Amino acid sequence: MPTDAVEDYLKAIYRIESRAGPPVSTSQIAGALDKTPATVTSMVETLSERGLLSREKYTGVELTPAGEVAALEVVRRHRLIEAFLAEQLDYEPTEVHDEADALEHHVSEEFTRRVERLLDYPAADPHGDPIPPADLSTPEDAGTALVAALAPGERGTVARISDRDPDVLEFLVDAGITPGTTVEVVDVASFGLVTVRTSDGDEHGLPEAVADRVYVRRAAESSAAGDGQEASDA
Amino acid sequence: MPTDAVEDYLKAIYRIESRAGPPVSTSQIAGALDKTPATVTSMVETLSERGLLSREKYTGVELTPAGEVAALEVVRRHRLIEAFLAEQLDYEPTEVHDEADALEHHVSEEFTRRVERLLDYPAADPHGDPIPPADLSTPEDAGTALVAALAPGERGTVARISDRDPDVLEFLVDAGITPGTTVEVVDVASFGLVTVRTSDGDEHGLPEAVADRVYVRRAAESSAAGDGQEASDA
DNA sequence: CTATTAATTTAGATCCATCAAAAGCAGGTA
DNA sequence: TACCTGCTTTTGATGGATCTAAATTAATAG
Repeated sequence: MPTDAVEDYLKAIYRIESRAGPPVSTSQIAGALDKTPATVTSMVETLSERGLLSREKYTGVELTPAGEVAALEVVRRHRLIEAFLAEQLDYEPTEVHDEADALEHHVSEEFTRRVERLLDYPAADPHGDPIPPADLSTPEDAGTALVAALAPGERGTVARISDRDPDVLEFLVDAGITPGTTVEVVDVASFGLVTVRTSDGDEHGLPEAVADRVYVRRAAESSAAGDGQEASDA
Repeated sequence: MPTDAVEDYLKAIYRIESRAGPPVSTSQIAGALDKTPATVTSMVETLSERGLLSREKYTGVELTPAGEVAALEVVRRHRLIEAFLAEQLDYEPTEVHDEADALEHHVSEEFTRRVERLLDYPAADPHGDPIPPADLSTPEDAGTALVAALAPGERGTVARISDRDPDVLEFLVDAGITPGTTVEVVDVASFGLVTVRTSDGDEHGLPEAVADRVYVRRAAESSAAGDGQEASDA
């Protein structure tokens, strides 16, 4: 019933909410979907009339429970398709995103379930993002942004990589930084450059735009001098 | 670049042309796509402006070479997806059509090629319809409508079954009439009922609407009393 | 040759998603 | 307080696909 556009908006809002939290502004959505702010305003208006968003003018929107369910369905289809493309059709992780974006709106529930079974109920897509199960429970688990989670000297495991920008992805894959990799933050420069050491001892300088897309779980460690502070969210 | 609707029209016109030949009338298209005649008129107008159809008002349309290429691309994707659904995801042949109709507009050329390779370059979809190869050569081969091809007493091999109506398909599958099956026409009643005998000796009465969807190739035989007349088309 | 009929086309309208340009609001600064 | 400045919203318009109702054309039966 929802159109492709509606699903795209819900998915984008979901993403932004789970990174930056509500309220989600018109310009954030416009940026994510490459639409003009005017277009976004009119769309969020209809979405909130349909009960998928709660909206406060000039402030922003937030998914309602119904909206979140709808968004999770799209996210589930998207990630399952990505996993399918990588595992069955030998796509590179950097190539799956666009194809999944196109297909996610047109696969049936039946198809989704069959793919899920074929892949034996995978937990995550090729970027490490968790795949919501059919009942749409366990909204997420995620991991925390690299710089927020790890102080210099601390180590962690890469949980996932944001899949928005193919170039960033490729950069990281080339650097050997993929889900499951252990990384140690060596230094965070004032101008945003994050230097990390991978398990094989190589050091890589990650520009801010790249580092922001790496999500990690802290290694439960002992020796380092980090404080116990972790980013938390409701 | 072509929209979903454009592809649907081209595919429908292609189908009708390859069964009944041009010109294809407004009402034939309207019937096939479940649209009003007025809608079809305006669409074929834009399609012929784009050089995909040649059109004569009040008479009908015919695919141009460019239109036929575009139509074959859609048909290729459709049938490949059907084959994929049946072979990889264990769909029943009766279930693949609708899913393929939705997906066919949104898979990339890359995806299509990868699926084709995964299935090892299949020649036909689950209904027996030939899959055009990537170069879009060999337009078709098909087979001939049951009653046109076989006089009572003659035998032939089922080449394919039209995949438009799931109920009809199911009926035929239940009767054991699927691509590859040998059938003998026992009788054609004046009111349209066609009685056939399958290889295992069972006889089935096929209503006209069902028989029209079975396409066969005549067995090169000797004993029977049939005349040498075959349906021919350019 | 005319009148009826069936199909086709035209005319006019709607809905959805989108945009550009203009107007409005809100928060910070002097 | 009064004023910028940067978002956001409003306004008005467009293109694509569709429909209903009315007008037109082609084919056929007298």
